[in-house]
This record gives sequence, C-alpha cells and structure tokens, in this order.
Amino acid sequence: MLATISQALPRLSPSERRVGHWIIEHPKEAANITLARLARECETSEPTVVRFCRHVGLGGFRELAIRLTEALSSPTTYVHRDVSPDDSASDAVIKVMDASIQSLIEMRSQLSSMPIDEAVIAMKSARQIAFAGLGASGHVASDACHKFFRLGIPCSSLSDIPMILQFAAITQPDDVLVLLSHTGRWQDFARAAKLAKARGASVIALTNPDSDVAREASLLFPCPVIEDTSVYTPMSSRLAQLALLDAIHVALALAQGDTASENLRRSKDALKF
Amino acid sequence: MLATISQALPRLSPSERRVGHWIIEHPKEAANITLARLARECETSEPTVVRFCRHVGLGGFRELAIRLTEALSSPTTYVHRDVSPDDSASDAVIKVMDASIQSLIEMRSQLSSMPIDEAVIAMKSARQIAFAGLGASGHVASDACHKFFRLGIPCSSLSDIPMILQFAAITQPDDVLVLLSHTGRWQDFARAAKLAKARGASVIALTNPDSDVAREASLLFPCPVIEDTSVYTPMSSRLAQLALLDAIHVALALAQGDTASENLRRSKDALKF
DNA sequence: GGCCAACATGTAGTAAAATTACACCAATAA
DNA sequence: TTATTGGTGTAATTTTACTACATGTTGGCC
Repeated sequence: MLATISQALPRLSPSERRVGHWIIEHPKEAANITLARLARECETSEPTVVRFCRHVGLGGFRELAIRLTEALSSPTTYVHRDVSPDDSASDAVIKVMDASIQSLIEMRSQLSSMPIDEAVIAMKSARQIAFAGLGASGHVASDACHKFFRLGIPCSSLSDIPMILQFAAITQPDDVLVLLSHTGRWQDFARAAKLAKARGASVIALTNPDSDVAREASLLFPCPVIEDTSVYTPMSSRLAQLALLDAIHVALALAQGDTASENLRRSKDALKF
Repeated sequence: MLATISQALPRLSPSERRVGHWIIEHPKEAANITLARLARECETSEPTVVRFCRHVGLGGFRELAIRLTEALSSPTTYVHRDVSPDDSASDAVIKVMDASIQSLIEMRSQLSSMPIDEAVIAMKSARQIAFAGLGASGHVASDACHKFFRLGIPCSSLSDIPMILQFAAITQPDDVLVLLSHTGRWQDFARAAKLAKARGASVIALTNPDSDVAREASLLFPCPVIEDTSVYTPMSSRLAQLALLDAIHVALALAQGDTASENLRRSKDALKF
C-alpha cells in the first residue's frame, strides 16, 4: 500500500502529494487518524484528502485506514529496489525476482477488496468470454483464453484494437469482455468498454484503478501501476495479472462444480502419453 | 482477537453473545462493516454492539474494526494447501495466490545455482534466439520473444512441434534455442535439443531437471515440477518460468550496456501518447 | 402477591466524521 | 482578451459512532 502511494506521488497534484508524503512519513499515525486532522496536518482541505484516496485506487478515506493497518501488520520482505546499471548480473537477477514476489504479495493482500464473486457469477453464465489486451497484455489475454476455454465456456482472445472494437460492437447481454491493460490509458479500450456495456455485456477490467478504462468497466480489479523508473524494470505487474486470472479461474471452476472437474480432467487426459 | 472474543462469549449477555458469534462466523465482513449494519445483522441495537466491544476489552466500535483487519492480514506464511471443492471462493483464491508466491520464492532461492551468466554470454552474441513451448508454455515463449526482441536481437517463438524441429535442423552455431516445458516429457523436444546441439547452437532449457530434455540441453535452468494432485491446481510453475525469463532479460540488458538502454528506451518511446 | 433492585435492551438524540455539491481561482490555449 | 481546464477550498449533506435516558425483565425479599 505504501509502495502504491509512493508510486502514485509523481502524478498527483501538489496538495495531494503533501498528503501522500505525510502518510509515508507517519504510517503508524496515519492508520487511525481522522479525515479532518489529516487535512489540517497537511495544510489542505478534507475533500483534497478524499480525492487523494480516490487517485491511489481506494474507494474513500475509510478504506485508506483499513489498507494501512493491513499493510502495517503484514511483514514486508522482498522489498523492491530498482536495478541499477552497475549491479552485477546476480544482484540484478535477485532484485527482479524480489520485485515479482513483492507484486504478488501486494496483490494477495488486496484480494479481499476485489469483486471476485461478482466476476465468477458473470462468467459462470456467460455465453462467451473474450480477453482483450495489447502488447504484453496480449500474451496474458491469450494465456487466459487458453485456460478458461478448458472449463467449457467459449473463449477468445483479442489482441488488436480493431478486433476489440468490433467484438464490443456485437456483444450480447450475457457476453463477458475482460480488458487487460497495465496503464489503462488506451482510449480505445475505454471506448470498447462503453460500447460493450451499452449492449448489456459485462465488462471486467484488470487495470490501473485511476484510468478511463477502470471507470467504464462494470467490474474492476485494481492493479497498481509500476512506474518504470528504470528501463530495466521488468513487467512484474503482468505476473500479478496472470496470477489473478489463475485465481479467478479456480474460483470459477469451483463455482461450476462437477462440470468443471469433468472438463478439466478430460482436457488433461487428452495430453496423456 | 477472534480468540479473545470466543473466550469472552460465555460471560456475555444473550444479545452481545449473538454479536460475538456473528463476528466469529463472518470475520471478513465484520472487518469493515458499519455499526448500524452489524446491529441489524445480529437483530439487536447499536448500543448493544458498542457495549459488546467494551466487554471484550476494546475502547469502542472503531477499535474493533482496526483489531479485526490486523488479525486477518496476519503473518499466515504462504504455505500451499490444495484447493478443495468445498472451499469458499475467497479461500480458494487465496490458496492459489499463495501457491504462486511460494513457487516464486522457491525459484528465488535456487537462483544462485542457475547458469545465468553463461546464458547471458550465449545470448549476447547470438545471431538469433528462438523460444519454443507447447500449450501453456507456448504463451510463455511468445511473451519472452516479445520481450527479448526489444533488446535488438532477432527473436522468434515456436509453438508447434514441426516448427521446432525444422528450426533445430537449420540452426547455426551462434543461434540460441530456448526450450520451455513444464514436465520435459515431450520426446520431440529432446530430439530438437540434440539436433540443434549437433549443429553447434546453444540449447537452453527451462524444465524439470529429471527429464530427457534437461539431459540434452547445453544449459539447464531447473524448474521444479508441481505435481498436479488436484485438477484445480493452477499453473504456478509457468509464473516462475516467466519471472525467470524476466530476470534473464534484465541480466542480458545489463550485459549489453548502452545498446540495451537505447533500444529499450526507443521501443518505449514508440508507445508514448 | 407486591415491591424493589439489578441488569439487559432499545429509543432517540448528539456530536463528530466522511462525503458531496458547488464556487472560486490560477494557469493555459484559442 | 476570453474561454477552458484543473486544482482547491467552503459549506451543506449524509453517514456513523456514541451517549443519555427510558423501558422492560428477572430475581430476591418482606
């Protein structure tokens, strides 16, 4: 959580940045401070603090308190430091691994606030599911597709803008569109989300909570953006997305009950030697 | 905290005991419920709930929320237990996440025994790199390809047997073939490895160390096989492979020095808005 | 049985805290 | 200049936790 905040700092307005700084410097006190006092402490107004919370992907000030106590009571190993050009190869490799582990741990701690049950319900009765992603997320999409289709639900993966928009334009009410994007900045994604939602389809987004795509989605799985401070920084957030999709996949399989076990076992048997 | 509550239960009045019971049965929801809703849920009044809090040694209702989130995000090491059909969705999701984290942690601890430097040397002077994988590993392969080509080295990804064999048959001494396989059981992979090695190419394998593919490779990155005891078990080993490739990628970029930063920055700039 | 005491519980009010709506101001582009 | 946008604060609204007080309910004692 603190990491999420410090990552968000650069793209916040001055007053909000003061709030972020104060929290990072006084995490203990921040955990159960009141809105009014925090505002006074940072020499700003209450709404600004609330806006700050929204910008770092929280629902409101109350959630901030919850997330902070959570963060403070879970030990943080595997802290991520940037890879620097004069690292030895082995140093660098360990740092990258730590960053990956860290991003998974962060995601784990946020699982409780994600709409997993809702997503499972939507997918369970879906006519078809489409996974859409560009670039690196495109691979995540096809991986997810490859995984979910084994549950017996028609799946497809879309990895270019025209296809995504076309798909969105012909969705039906019980279709599910899963949008994968790290930054959430692609305007066409937001457009596709709006389009699909207008036609009654469910739009699930795994993306930066502070983005147009996130705002247009019917269900949002917030994925913190790793700001690329260094060109060497790998795409750990992609790992987190994959793991999250794994988790949703299993939850869906459970919800399907016998059908799923049956389908999974059959598709595994087909690969036997 | 939950223990404290159940300990206190017997010496509480009936209504307060209902409150205690409900909290123990729904700890997750209890962590960020409102006073009014909790009272309604237990069919009692708000002051009773507050009195309950006082009786279990808390200052008030607000403190209850804090203590609960603390208790819930407690250490709980990331030990993996299999997902069972009668898990609730949230239980299952956490287990899957834990399994993923665990497999990354395991891989991290084995990094020192992996031939990273050798792999980097081979790749640095490679004429081309091909990543080969079938099924789920196919996605890992194309992901890796997408990542490494940005370092300026010609890359390709192969995801079916004929292509892999054909590629192996025409390799040249400074080509690198990266084989991705969970089990290492595909005989054709071992054949491709032998073929490519005979023509002088470097064969790097990310696979089960106890397999034919592993034995044929010139460089081996051992990836522990997760035995699929349950159909629900997700593909955490694939995550580990991805993370490992991330790490190698960064190590290679460092070894390339300025060239790599330059290439990476350029390919990033190409996506700017 | 009637009366009192102690406790349990709920009603209604209060103070504080979070959130929202709206207005203002400064910086920037037309 | 004027319009527009984004950042910010003021003030009103709603929600939330807590408190004071009233009402019942039980159990003992005369």
